[in-house]
Amino acid sequence: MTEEASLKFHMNMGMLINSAQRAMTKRFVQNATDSGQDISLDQWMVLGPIWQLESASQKELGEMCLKDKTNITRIIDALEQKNLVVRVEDQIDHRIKRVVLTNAGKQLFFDVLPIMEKTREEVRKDISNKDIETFKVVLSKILENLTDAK
Amino acid sequence: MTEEASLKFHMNMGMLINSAQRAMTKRFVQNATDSGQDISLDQWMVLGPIWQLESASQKELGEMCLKDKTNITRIIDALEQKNLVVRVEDQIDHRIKRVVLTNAGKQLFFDVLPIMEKTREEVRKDISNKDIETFKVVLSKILENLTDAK
DNA sequence: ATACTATAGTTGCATATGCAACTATTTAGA
DNA sequence: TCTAAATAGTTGCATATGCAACTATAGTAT
Repeated sequence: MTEEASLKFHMNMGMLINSAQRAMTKRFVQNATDSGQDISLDQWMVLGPIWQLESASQKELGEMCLKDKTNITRIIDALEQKNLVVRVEDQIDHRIKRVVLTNAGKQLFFDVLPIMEKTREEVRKDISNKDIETFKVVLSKILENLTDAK
Repeated sequence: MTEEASLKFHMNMGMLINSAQRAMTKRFVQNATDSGQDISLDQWMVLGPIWQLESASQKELGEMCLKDKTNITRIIDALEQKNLVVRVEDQIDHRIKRVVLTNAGKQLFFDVLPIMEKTREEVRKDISNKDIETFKVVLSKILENLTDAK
């Protein structure tokens, strides 16, 4: 494969992933804004596990969301700023802060769930379940390939 | 599908795309740094078309890279800051600025090409060409689904 | 009991991103 | 010929991200 062909081929995959993610983020925000909700996709992706785990540490949230602890700190900062969550000091281990939904947070969670569902349907329209499955397998394999040790 | 199952399912796809992209970016920077090169994956993804087109406008680069013109401006700012490119005013249409590689930029381009190749091989290790093809088809379909009109 | 190591979370600095509004220039229409 | 609309690119403000270094606390070993 020539250099140019190699360049073109590689850019397609990396660029497609990059572009697809930005497009999904944009569509979610658009659907949320249309419904009067002010939340980004990444904030939503953290809010979900907070609802699900009910009293998660930031470390647990980082693991579940596959996000760096630094970024988890900042996204929780933003959710706290919007009065959707509060940080509660763990009674036993004072290093740990547990993140809990406020009433407004719970309300927004259920308000946004159908928006997430709508966005999901728009994303995967006319794509077979089989192809989605292969897609996720490839993504998981890529993640596996790039997880150290290197 | 229950709400919880729906939440879990959707997060997997969005989260996997998000994580895979960050992992790829990280690995590329790691490989570049190991070889003494100071360039990010997104800068590389713009540098490639600049080399390829030889005298592209910023608009053309945005189209080719599927990136917003705002972001193209900033990435070119960074490349300019590193003396890898220069902006040249178009002789005919003075709104247009054409982006050209400097000698250092050309040198870096060829220095980084094998790094990109190495990263590409690491990314797709043990993934069949058939699955890669399906993967790209799904990504393109997602992009198609999310391109307006909405 | 004390010192060292590890862990949870935070902050500064840097990169990437998009919306909206802006400036400068070109194009189109009256 | 002039005015309005469109286009190319830039900038402010906001969100997301990771590395490195930091603070505070817990765990381990002597």
